[in-house]
Formats: sequence, C-alpha cells, structure tokens
Amino acid sequence: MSMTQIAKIAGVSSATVSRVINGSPLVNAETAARVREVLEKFAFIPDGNATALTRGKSDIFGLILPDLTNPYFTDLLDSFEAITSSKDQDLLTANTRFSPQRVEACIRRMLMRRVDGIALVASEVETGPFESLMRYRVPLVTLDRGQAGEWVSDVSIDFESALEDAMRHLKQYGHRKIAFIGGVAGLKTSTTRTQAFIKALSKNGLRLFEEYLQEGNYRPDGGAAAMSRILALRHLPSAVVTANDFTAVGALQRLNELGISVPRQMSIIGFDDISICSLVHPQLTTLSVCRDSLARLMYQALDDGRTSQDKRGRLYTLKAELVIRHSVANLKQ
Amino acid sequence: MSMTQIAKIAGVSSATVSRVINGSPLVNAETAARVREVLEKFAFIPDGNATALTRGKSDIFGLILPDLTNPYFTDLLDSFEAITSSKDQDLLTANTRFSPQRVEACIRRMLMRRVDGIALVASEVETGPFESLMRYRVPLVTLDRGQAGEWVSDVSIDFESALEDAMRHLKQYGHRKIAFIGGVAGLKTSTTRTQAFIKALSKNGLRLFEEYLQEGNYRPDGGAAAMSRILALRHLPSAVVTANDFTAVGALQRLNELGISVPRQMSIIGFDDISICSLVHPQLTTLSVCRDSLARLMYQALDDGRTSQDKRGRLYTLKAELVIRHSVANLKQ
DNA sequence: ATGAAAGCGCTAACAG
DNA sequence: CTGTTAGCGCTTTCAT
Repeated sequence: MSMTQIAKIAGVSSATVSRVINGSPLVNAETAARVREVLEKFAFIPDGNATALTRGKSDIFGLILPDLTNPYFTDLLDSFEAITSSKDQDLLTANTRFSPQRVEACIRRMLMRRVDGIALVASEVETGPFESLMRYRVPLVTLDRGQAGEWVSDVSIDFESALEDAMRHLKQYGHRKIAFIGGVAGLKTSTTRTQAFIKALSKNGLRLFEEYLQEGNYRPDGGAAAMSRILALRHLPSAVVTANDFTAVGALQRLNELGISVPRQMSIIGFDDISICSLVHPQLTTLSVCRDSLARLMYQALDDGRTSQDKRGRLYTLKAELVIRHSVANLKQ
Repeated sequence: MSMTQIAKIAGVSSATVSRVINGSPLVNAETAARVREVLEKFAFIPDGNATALTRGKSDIFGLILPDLTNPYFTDLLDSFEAITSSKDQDLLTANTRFSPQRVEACIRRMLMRRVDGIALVASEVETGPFESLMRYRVPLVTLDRGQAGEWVSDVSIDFESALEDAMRHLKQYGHRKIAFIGGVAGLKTSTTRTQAFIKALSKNGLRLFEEYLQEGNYRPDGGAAAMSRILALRHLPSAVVTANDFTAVGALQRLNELGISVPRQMSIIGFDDISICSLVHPQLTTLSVCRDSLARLMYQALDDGRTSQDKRGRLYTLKAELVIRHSVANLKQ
C-alpha cells in the first residue's frame, strides 16, 4: 500500500495525502477527513525510506557503545532511547566490544542510513575516524575525549573535581594510603582518570605510592585481579578508588571471597553509580554520573549540530557527585 | 555525492557503479578497478534509503525490549547485535519500559523503516498488536508467549523442566518449604512461571504453601519487598526461588541488610544467570538461560520468516540449566 | 485548496 | 560487458 494508492482510493492526489499525513494546514477539512478515513481503513504506514530519501534526513540517530555488558552504557542507552523515542525518532544501536575495527564498520553503516547524528562512546578510538567523518558532515558527539572539532562535540565527565571530592571524603575519614584501579593502560580515558586521581591526591596533600596505581580493564574481572595484586603488596592501602563501578564491584567480590570485610578492613569508592552499587553488600560509595543528563547533553550536542548553521563542535562538562553509602570506613572513630 | 556523480567521474554509467559496489561478476576487471578508484577517492558511501526503497527491504531488524535496566535484556541485545552486525545489518532498538502504548509506537516506527523483522520482547502485550501486524507481513518473533501464528514465531524458555531441576536440587539438599517470588500478577509470563513452579513442586512431591507464593515485579525492589513479606510469615521457608535473577538479587540484598545469612539461614535460586549472579556475595545459584542461543533462535525465526515461502510461524523452546553456586545450603550436612 | 510533475539515489530489466 | 530506462514512494515547488 503506497500513498499513490491511498490517493486514488480517496479520490485525491498523492500530494494531498502527503499533506494530510504531515498535518499541513492548507487542506480542506472535509478532504482531510476523507483521506484520513482511507488512511485508517488501510492502516497505512508511509515508507520511511522514501521519506528519508526525499527529505535528505532520516530522523534516525546512531549510538555506538563499547560494552553492552556494562550497566553504565546500557543506562546511557536507556536514557538516550527515551529522548529519541519521545521525539519519534529512531535509534540505531551498535556495540564495538572495544574493537576499533567494529567502530569503523558501524560508523559506515550509520552513514549509509544517513543518520542525523552519531553519539560515539568508544574511547579506544583514535582521531582517525573523526576526520574522515567530517566530510560527511554528520553531527558527532563523543564521550570523555575532551576535545571538539568541526562537526564533533564532546561531553566529558569532570573526573578531577569528582576524585577530589572522593579524596577529601577519604581523608576526613582518616585514610592516608589510597590505591587506584584504573582502566586499560594506553587508552586515553584511562590516562585521564589516573592523572585525575594523582592530582586529586596531591590537592588533598595525600602521598602517592607508585605501587598503589593498578591497571584494570573497566570490567569486574580486571577489578578483582587488580585487588588481588593490591592485597599482595607489603603495605596495604586502607582504601581503593576505582576508575568505574564495574571495576569496583569486581574488587569487592574478590574481597568478599577472601573474607576481607568491607569497609572494616578495606574501603572502596567506585565511579558512575550503576545500579549494582546498591545491590551488592555493602552498598558501594561512589561518584555518581547522571546518565540522564549525560544523554541529554549528548543529544543536545547532536541536535545543535543539526540545527545551527555553526559547524563548530562544543565542549560540555558534567560533574559527578559523591554518593556516600557503606563501603568507606571512618578510621577516626 | 551520489552514484550518478561517481559514474560521471569514472566515465561509466551508474548501473556499472552499482554493479561494482554490489560485487557483480559481470564487470570488466579494468572498468571495475577504475570505478573503485573513484569510489575510494571520494570515500563514497551509498544511500541506504535509496537502496532500501528500490530493493523493498532494508537490512534492518528491530528489537523491542521491556527494560534496559535489566541485564537479561541488555545481554540479549548484546547477543542480537553481534549477529546482525556480523551480517552487516542494522539494529533498531526500542525500550517500552513495560508500557503497551510504547510498544505500539515503536512497532509503528519500525514498520515505517520497513524493517526485515521484529523481535518483540514485551510480555505485557496482548494479542492485539500482532494481528494488526500481520497485514504488514513482517516476520515477528516473540519471547515466552508460547504461541505462534501467521508470520509470528515464538521462542520460549522451558520453565517447567528448569524449575523441576531446581526443586530436585533443593529437595536433595533437604529443603521442603520453598517459596516463590514471581513477576507482576496478571502478566501472562508471570502466570506461566508461577504455574511452572507449582507443577515442579508437585512433580517432586513437595507441598505447596499458598502464602509462599509472592508477587514481585521482575526488578530488585520487587524482590526485596517480597522477601520482606516472606520474612514476616509465621513459618519461614528454607529456600526461595525467584522468577528472574534481578528479583533474586533484590531478595538477597534485603537478606544481607537484615543480617540474615545466605545460604545458612535462607537459600536462594534465581533464574536467567545474569552476570550479577557471580558478582554478589554469596554467588547466586540460578537457572541459566543462554542469551546467545536465545538471540540466535530469535534471529533464525525472523530469517526463516523472511526466506521461506511458508508464512507459518514456529515454536522454539530453550532449556535453562541449573548452575550451582553458593546460595543454596545443604540442610542434610 | 488541490494537482501535476520533477526528482531524491539506487537497482534491475532490457537492449545492445 | 555496459548503458538506457523505468520505477521504488514520497515531498515539494509551481501552476491553477
């Protein structure tokens, strides 16, 4: 069933049908009613491909995520989908599983669909793809890259100030020896977080112990492994801060396995505030990143890029907030 | 940049360019090479909307999920995406958040995109939408509805045999008083699971206590609330089985909060085997549903519907497997 | 207020 | 092997 057929049946032209469907005001009320009747009778659904073809835009957005196993990202998806679907737009989702090749592949697929914008959350990607993307003039927004460019915006979490808050909290509670489990060494996001940790330490006049800087992989197993390494150290820290909650949960699990009491014998602070934080025992103190705000910012960046005549991408920053639960001990009591 | 332009530059017709792009064998190697050169030079990406329009199919699949907060569903998404992207197909994701209205809305959007198939995981939906869908002849596959029809297949988890395994396990360990936390009353999937539990009890010669049948909501808070209700009972069960892991995790959390030791004072068995199961303490014994198999089955059902001339949908069943971890006590020791 | 017609970018007969 | 051509279904001037 096509618009032309509907038109024929309703005794009008396809142009009129199109106008009715798109709510154009320049259609006689009676005609419109008649058309609508036919439309309903045949439960007509216009072909979006044709629409996209003529309009040159698709009302589809693309979201590229690195790990659908991590609630942080699926929460982001959740929030992002809520926005697009509320605007009657579609969402193309892709998962790179940390593979740069897959990033290329799905960007290409999205470009084929002529998406109206791409939200790229794949920190492992170098600048290469972006430059090649520019020629297609698709609004792009990235997460935690900390740099913008033509057609590409970025929203970054303010790790520094968040980690400062965490350090202050730990310091107040009497912690002096604090370890950090980061992400995969080499990735830019990992460096950012580790540097932020180091800076936060010094800002609070806390000493940095090299062996307290451990590498993780943003996943629980990495957190568990790093925790084991920390526990093997001659001098144990009293608290561990992690690059993300998923890591923290893994660390906690290892501690639980070994019968080491949290927070009595070891304190933990995570990052993100994924729902598991309040599902595990003890509930995890963490630095909360609001995924709704994140999604809103990213969507807005994309939308701005589409709407405004200005091609320049912007830099957005989002604060994380310390959420105190039960994984940090007060050593001063 | 369009195919016609590429054609002009390469000094051929757009048909030839099309052939080159689609790897048609009937193109002279030299011509092909020349075209490819131009294609590369301009980093040409064909317009998928035009392709979809002419071909009448889009190479897009739709996946409709009820709750992106539940790892069970995002795992399914993960697996499903792996399949589609490996075939260079796109995936439109939608989240209904348990709202039937949103189901309608996103089905409509997917129909507009002329998706090649829809995987609908939204148990709360009545048959209505399906019948109206049939007229569009889009392959559809549902989860846990247990019925097929024209153009709609279904893959269902075999709750009965899974729960029988669970009951046998509990019985062997000396459990006699077993509670069940189900889903939202009224939903078909909930009834299915509760009935399966009841049947499994009787198959194992175990007695059913009406007050041990508690309602949940498939989410942790529902599990926690139900657990509280169970704990308020005069005669406590020694074990609790839940309709899904998310519920079990909530129940466990409540138990942990109250200082009730699992499994010493209360045993738990979940359903699904989401990753949190091995992240919480103690690690949860559960009935594992392989999401990869699930996704593969659903995809296959969709693909069959597309390929085969036979319009009939099929019924698929997937077994769940008991995974023994540390949340069930052996009362006989 | 409505229709005719051109065209979006691509594919697939059909010719040659 | 390659080009011509006729659409696919919709939107959008431009007339009327």
